[in-house]
Amino acid sequence: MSAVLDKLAMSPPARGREEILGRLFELFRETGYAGASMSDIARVTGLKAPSLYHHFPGGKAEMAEAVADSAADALGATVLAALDAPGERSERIGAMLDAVRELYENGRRPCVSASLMLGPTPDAVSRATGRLVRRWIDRLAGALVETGAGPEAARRAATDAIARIQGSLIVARALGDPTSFQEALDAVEPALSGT
Amino acid sequence: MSAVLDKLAMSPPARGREEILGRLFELFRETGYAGASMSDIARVTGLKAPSLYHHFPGGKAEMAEAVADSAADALGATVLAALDAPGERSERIGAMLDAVRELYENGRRPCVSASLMLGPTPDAVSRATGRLVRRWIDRLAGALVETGAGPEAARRAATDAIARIQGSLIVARALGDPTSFQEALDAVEPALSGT
DNA sequence: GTCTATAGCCCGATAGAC
DNA sequence: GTCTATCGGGCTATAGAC
Repeated sequence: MSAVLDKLAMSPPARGREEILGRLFELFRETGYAGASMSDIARVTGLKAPSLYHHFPGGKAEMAEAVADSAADALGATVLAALDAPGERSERIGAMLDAVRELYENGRRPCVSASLMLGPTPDAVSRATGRLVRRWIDRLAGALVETGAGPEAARRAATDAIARIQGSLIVARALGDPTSFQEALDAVEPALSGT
Repeated sequence: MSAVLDKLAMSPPARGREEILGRLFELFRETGYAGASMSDIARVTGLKAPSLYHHFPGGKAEMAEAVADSAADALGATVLAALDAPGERSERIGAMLDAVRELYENGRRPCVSASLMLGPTPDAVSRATGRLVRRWIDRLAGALVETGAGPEAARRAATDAIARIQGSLIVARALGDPTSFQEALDAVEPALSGT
């Protein structure tokens, strides 16, 4: 298992739903839904199965759903919030991309939504992931329109930027080298600024 | 399970390693490694577990490894072969992108390498996937250099194009709409032509 | 080269004590 | 809110007949 997860497994048990959720976030991020077993979950949280069912009566599916929702919250609080700051387009885009760099730790960590999307996943998780992506595209396109872009060009540019970010994370993981992520963000910045 | 896999499950049993491999390719593409159980594998191939162990003594791990290798073969025979055709850069890029469209069925089907990469996967599978991506980048960058690009710019452009393709597949899947894939290919074409 | 039958394990999940 | 103990079942894998 990954270094991040090993570290969690060594830590004292998680206290309270929020801390459990944070650890589940890291687990599903690395393994996806099918790849996370209940014993993995017990390992990273430091809790036994019955305690986990106390917090998430719906079991693994409810945990994944909660993680998908928390991913949407995290995106909103960081990446989307950066788009709302007042200022020029270039500042808002720059702030969003800084938040993206932090979210994915400069390309060294996968996207939890992408991990949860692959393979057989509970319907609620797929729907939450779709909503998250749609919201990101809409808010980014909205910021471009507010700063002078046409609606259709803005939608395309926003979708392309998010695809580049997600794709570069995959390439970075395949190559075992985060450079492609960093280069992708450097390429996305001027592309969004000049739409 | 997906329509593609249901259809395979209804078909007569697979005959010979090659046909089995083709069906495993489609299964792992949809479910990833951890998401595919032996009973899923038995279902789509029409064979019982002992027959599958006859062809793949190493079990599920060996099957996934064989699929990862066959993905590299398929990429070479279609996408990379298109890059080798004689002609102008624009023709070779266009031919590659047509092969990509076909490989991913215009954005309606996931990339088997990306599916196999996520989550806990046998080491040999991760390594095969890394080799495939590296080879794609190198061959695409090579074609750009042959037609006049500088080596470093070519490497960046090739990496970015592949990231856009992969990312747009993810976005397409999240949105349940292949449009983002089609638009990504339309954007990649001029980006590669003018490097 | 396919099958039936089965091994042994770990899966997700629960009862009930504290 | 955590645990020990345990359930039924599906998991990967194999023995051995045909």
